[in-house]
Amino acid sequence: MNDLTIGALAKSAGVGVETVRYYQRRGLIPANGAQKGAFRVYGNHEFARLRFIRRAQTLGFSLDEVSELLALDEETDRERARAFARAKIADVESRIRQLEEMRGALQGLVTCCEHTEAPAPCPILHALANAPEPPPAPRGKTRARSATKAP
Amino acid sequence: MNDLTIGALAKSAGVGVETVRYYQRRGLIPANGAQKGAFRVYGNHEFARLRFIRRAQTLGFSLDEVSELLALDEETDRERARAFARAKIADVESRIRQLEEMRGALQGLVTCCEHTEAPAPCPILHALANAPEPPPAPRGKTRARSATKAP
DNA sequence: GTTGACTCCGTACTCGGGTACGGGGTCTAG
DNA sequence: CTAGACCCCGTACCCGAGTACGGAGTCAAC
Repeated sequence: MNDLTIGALAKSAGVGVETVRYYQRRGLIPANGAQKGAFRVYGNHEFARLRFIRRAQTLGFSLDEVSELLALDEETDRERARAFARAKIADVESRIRQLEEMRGALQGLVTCCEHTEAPAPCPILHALANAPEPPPAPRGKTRARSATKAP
Repeated sequence: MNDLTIGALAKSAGVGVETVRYYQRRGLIPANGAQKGAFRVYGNHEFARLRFIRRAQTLGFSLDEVSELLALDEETDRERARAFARAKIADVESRIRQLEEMRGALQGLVTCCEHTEAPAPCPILHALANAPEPPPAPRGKTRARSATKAP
């Protein structure tokens, strides 16, 4: 598992070469390292980092967060690691709740539509057209929306 | 609610002027329409569309999907509207399941970390470092990832 | 000693949903 | 009549996580 070229490293970790290079640019993988001839070589350390990054991603961490996790020390930063994980759980749960609201609303519309007889207009489209109130913050990560400019 | 300028329309719908213009560029709102002097004026029709769009967004539809929904007819396209809604429910549910997996894994790590005594290395960081296997499709919307190029 | 596969590096593009900016025109109140 | 607010239009930029491309260099095998 030593002296891999970037291509071999990428392959063994199941990512693309460009992805490895991208992680280097972001400082997630040290970009210096040993050279063999004109090409860089990679070993266990880099392979482990790559796995770390990908595992953390599947847990929902962004690459910025992964940087912070990578900077933690297994021995001395347990509290911080736990705090990170708890914060991420809260984040994930709030996204779940959002999606559950959507599902509930959609389900309601579909059920309603199934119970309505033919000569009425489609309740789904009707509900969309005659919405009650578009509540304050509809899109994305709760970013402020200025109706007109408020300096 | 008639003869609004773009700014008044945007404000009354709770969006930014640039957003309205963006929807016009995407064809979600007809860009022609009446002029009053040099400025376009908007009325109930445009206001209703704006509400439709925003309500559909909160239900999880993308703007491309909103276009399709807008093209449906309340009288004759009930089947199609229902199919759209059902597909979106399935989509939302699969995203929920993904997030629930994340939550479960994170919860497991935190619980484990809380039950481990001090002089051991942090189980969370340890688990990330010594991951079992990064399973096939980790990121985003299941996009194919080519380890090396496969033409 | 040449072919073909690979690496290095920089830059630019992708997607989605907007936001920001800038120059010029217009409308309205004082 | 002029100031200030607003509109029009085009273009460029933002985020996040990569992907794509192109030219030049290099390495290993035949």
